[in-house]
Amino acid sequence: MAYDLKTIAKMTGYSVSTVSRVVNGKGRVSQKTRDKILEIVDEYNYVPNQIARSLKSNATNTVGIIVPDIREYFYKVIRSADAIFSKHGYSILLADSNEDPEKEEMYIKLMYEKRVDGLILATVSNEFKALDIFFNNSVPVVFIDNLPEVDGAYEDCVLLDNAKASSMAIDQFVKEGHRRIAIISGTETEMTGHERMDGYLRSMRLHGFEPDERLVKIGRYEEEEGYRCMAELLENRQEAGFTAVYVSSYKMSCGAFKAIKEKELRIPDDVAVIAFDFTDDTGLITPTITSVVQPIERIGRIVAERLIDRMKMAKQAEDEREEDFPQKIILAPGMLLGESSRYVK
Amino acid sequence: MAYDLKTIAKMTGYSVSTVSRVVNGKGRVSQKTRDKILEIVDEYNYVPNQIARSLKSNATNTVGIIVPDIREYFYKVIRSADAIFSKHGYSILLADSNEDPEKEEMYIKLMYEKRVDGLILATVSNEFKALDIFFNNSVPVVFIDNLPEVDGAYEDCVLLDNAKASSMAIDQFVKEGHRRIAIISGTETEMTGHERMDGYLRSMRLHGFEPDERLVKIGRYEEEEGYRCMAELLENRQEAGFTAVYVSSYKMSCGAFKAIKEKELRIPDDVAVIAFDFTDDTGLITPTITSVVQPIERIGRIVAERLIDRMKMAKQAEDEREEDFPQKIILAPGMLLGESSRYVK
DNA sequence: GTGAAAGCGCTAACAC
DNA sequence: GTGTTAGCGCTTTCAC
Repeated sequence: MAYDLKTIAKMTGYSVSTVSRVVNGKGRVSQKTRDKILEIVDEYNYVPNQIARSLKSNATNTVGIIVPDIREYFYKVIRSADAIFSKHGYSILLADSNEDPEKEEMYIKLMYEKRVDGLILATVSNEFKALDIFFNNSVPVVFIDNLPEVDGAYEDCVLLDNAKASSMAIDQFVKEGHRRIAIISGTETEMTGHERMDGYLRSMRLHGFEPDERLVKIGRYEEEEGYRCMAELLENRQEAGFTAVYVSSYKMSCGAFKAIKEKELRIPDDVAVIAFDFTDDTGLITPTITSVVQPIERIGRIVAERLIDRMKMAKQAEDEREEDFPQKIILAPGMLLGESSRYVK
Repeated sequence: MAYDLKTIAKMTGYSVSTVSRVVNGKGRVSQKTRDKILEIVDEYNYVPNQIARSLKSNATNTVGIIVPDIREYFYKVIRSADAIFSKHGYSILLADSNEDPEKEEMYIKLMYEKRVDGLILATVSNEFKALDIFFNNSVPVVFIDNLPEVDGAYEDCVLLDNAKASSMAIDQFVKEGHRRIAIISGTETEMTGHERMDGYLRSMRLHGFEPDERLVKIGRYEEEEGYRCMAELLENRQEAGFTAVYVSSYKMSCGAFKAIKEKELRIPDDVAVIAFDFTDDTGLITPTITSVVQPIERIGRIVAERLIDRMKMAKQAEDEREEDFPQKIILAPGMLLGESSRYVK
C-alpha cells in the first residue's frame, strides 16, 4: 500500500504539516528537520497523491483533448501540443469521439467531471450546448480544425485558412497553365467544406473563370467519397473539359488517386492534381504530388500556448483578471510543389 | 462557480447523502424525493466532482499510456485501445516520452502521482527501476512493443513475434526464388532488433544459407539509418551478390527506398525488398510493396483487455484475489504481398 | 520552526 | 427513507 503523509509524519516524528512543507519545499523548515524527513521520504518512496492535491487546490494540471479520429492529422497536433504542455506541467487526457456527436458530448461531460483545467476540442457537432458547463464555470476551451457557427460571435480557436488553401491551389494551377480547374470538396454543412469551396469559387472568379457546376463535386471527407467524386468527374471529362482537379482533403485524395489509376489515366498528363495535406514518406510515388499542407506543428504549438494563457488567466481572482476576448487564430497553409500539378501539352 | 452536493442539498431541502444517493442511483430514495432532487440537479446543471470521488474511492478510472513517439504506429494502437477502454469507462492519460528514458521515468512517476488505475508502457529504457512504485503498490502495468530484459522473469506484455516476422520475410523471398538475402535491422541492444536479427539468421540457416556478414546492416530505427544501411549494402552489391533485402522497420524502409532510388536501381529488378509495417494509402506506389505488418488493431485491443483484467483483479481484496501470473502475449505478424519482393531473371 | 485543525467534495457506515 | 458524520490525503491558516 502506498504511504501517505500521515504515515510518513509518524515515522519521522514530525507533524503532517511539516512533512508537507518539506515535500513541497515551501515554508520555513530547519535544515536538520528537512534532511531527516527527506531521508524517510526517499527510503519509503513516498509519492504525493495528486488527487488529494487537486481536490484541495481545485486544479488538476491536466488538459482534455477531444478529437474525432486520432488517426487523422490530429495525432501530430497532439504530439506538438504535448511538447508544450509537458514543459508547463500539464498532462493530457485524451478522447477519440469517433466522429460521433453523442460520444463527443459524453466526453465533454466526462472531461468536466474529471475537472480538466482546460479543453482542446475538434468538434464534429454544430452546437455548443454540451460545452455550457465549461463556459459557465469559465474553464477555457480552445477549438481546433473546426468552429461551430454561432451567429457572429466566436470562441477561442486555432484554424486553418481554408479559403486560402483553395486559392493557393487554384493559383498554382493557373500559374502552371491550367484554365479549366475542378474541385472535390467536403460537405457544405461542415465549416471547412464551406470555406474550401468558397475559396475555390472566389479564386476562380478572380482569375476570370465563371463557376461551372460540372467542375464541382462534393462529398464527405472519406476515401470512398473521394473515389466517387473523382470517378464522376472523369466520367464527363470530355464534356466538362477540365485539365486539373483540386482535392481538398487527404482521405479524399487517396480515393481520387485510385479512381484515376483505375481509369488508367496519367497524372498530370491526363489530369493534374493538387492534394490536401499530402506528403510522401517514401519518395516512391511518381509523379511527385503537389499539395496544400496544414502547418500541423504550429497548430499544436499555438493551441497549447493559447490554452495555457487562458488557464493562467482563469486562475487569477475574478476582480483582478484582465479583460480577455476570444481569439480567432487563423493560420496560413503551406504548399508542397510536385509534378502532379503540371500542365501537359 | 460549480455547484457542489452541499449547495444542491440546501436547495432541495434534503441532505447531502440523499442527494448523493439520487445522483448515484444507489440506496433507497422515495420516488417523490428523487424527482424533486433530479429537477434541481438538472436545473443547476450539477456535475459530480470525480476528483473527490477518486479520493474517496481510491480509483480514478483512468489509465496511463506512455509511448516513445505517438507518430509511430502507436497512435493506431491507442485508437484501438481507446475503443475498449471507453467502453469500460476508462479515460486515457497520454504521455509521449520522445524516446527519452529520463522523460519516460518522469512520466512514470507522474502517472503514479495522478493515481492511474493501470499503465501501458512502450518503454525506451532497459530497467524497471522507476516502475517500482507501480509494482510495489500493485498497480498493473502492461508493456507493449518492447520488454526490458530481467533475467528470465517477465512482466505482462503484448508483443509482436519479431523473429517470426523475419522468418516470414525470408520464407517469402525464398519462395519467390531468392537465395542471397540481406537484412537491415535495428540495434542489437533493443529487444526487437535482437529478435528480428535472430529470426533472420535462424531462418537463413533453416534454408541452408550460411550467415554472411556482408548481408547484414544494423542501425537505429530511423529513416537516415535505413538510408545509410541500404546505401552501404548497394555499395557492395556485386561482391555481396544479394538479390533481396528485408528492411525490418518502417522508418528504415522509407530511407532504404530513397537510397535505392538515388542509385537509380529498380525494385524488384535490381534489388527486391520486403518492408516492415508498410502500407500504401494511395495506391500510387509502383511497384506495390511486399511488407510484414504488425496486427496493430489487435495489439491495442488485447493490451486494453489485459490491463482491464488486471485492474479488476487489483480491486479485489488481497485474500480473495485469484492467483495471477504475468502473461507474455506474443502476436503473429501478417504479410502484405506485393511486387517488390519478386525474383527477376 | 513546528503543530493542530479546518476543509476541498464526495461516499458510506450508522443512527433514527 | 432520510440525516449525521467520519474520513479519503492533502494544503494552509493560525497559534504557539
